[in-house]
Amino acid sequence: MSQHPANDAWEALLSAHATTMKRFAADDSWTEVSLREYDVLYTLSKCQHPIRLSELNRHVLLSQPALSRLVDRLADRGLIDRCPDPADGRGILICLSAAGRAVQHRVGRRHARAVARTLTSGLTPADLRQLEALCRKLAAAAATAQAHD
Amino acid sequence: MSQHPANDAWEALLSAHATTMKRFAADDSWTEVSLREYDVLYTLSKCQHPIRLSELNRHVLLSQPALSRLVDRLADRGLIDRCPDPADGRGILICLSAAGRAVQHRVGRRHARAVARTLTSGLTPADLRQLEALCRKLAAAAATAQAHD
DNA sequence: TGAAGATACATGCAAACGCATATATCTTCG
DNA sequence: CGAAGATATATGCGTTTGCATGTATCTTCA
Repeated sequence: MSQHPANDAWEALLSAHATTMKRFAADDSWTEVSLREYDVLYTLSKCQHPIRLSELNRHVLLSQPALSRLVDRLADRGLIDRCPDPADGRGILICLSAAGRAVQHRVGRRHARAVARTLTSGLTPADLRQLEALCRKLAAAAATAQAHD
Repeated sequence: MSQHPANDAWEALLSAHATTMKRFAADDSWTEVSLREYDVLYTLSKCQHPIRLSELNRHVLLSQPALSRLVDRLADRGLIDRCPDPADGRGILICLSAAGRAVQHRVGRRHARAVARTLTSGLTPADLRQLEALCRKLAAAAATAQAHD
């Protein structure tokens, strides 16, 4: 059933993603925040400075309106801070609040252990480094590629 | 900012997945069926025999009730056939209908080109083979790993 | 055999999503 | 400067999702 190598690779990546996500979704780390909310908190935790909603949206697999409302809810719960961008009246800047940072750390520590457990159970350190490098290449390619047709 | 190699690898995979999915979601191949519906049709297209809902659910990142209803809709639209499993009165067996197979082929051909275009734009054939192998290993590991805590 | 628990799928319901579009602000160019 | 178009975010609305749970069937074991 082999197709183009690219399609085989993509299918394998999708399968790895789905299977692994299912495992993570199944463990009981998501009482404080859902996995999708955590994704946002984690993305913000890597930013030194507040970022724009549209920039955040580039990292999260959600439509712009869905992310806008997810950010609403996180702000209502006091986990993130939102303020208008002084440099652009249309934009808003988002960053973790102290409470949000605490939640991210707490949930993140637990989740990171689950990730390490699952990935190291079948892949060697060399495998992991290769996988990381290849995925980075793919992400860069997909971010760059031009639309067609 | 380097963490455990496993966590770096997982983050890279998530990023590659999100970026690439966004690109695919943006192209105009999803008028007949949504990307998620296509995922189900594609999974079924790889099966020689009808499969159980629960088995299908292992390959799709959806809750059991959500998949149950998605299958409902696809059956209502005549794209899949559903019948009780003679070997287990609780189960149902699912397979593509002729119409569903036609749609899968039509949409799949178009989508496969987009996949090939995006993945080959930044990865060599050797990269793609390696990525496939590593993702297969990861999927196998994640499917096997034991829950903890 | 038959009662107790496990498994497979379906359904009620509130929450969250995507699409289309509204609103506000910025940019461009005559 | 000011109108026309572009960009950033928010909102209305119908659809889809997940969680909790219901119903039916299977399995186990006394």
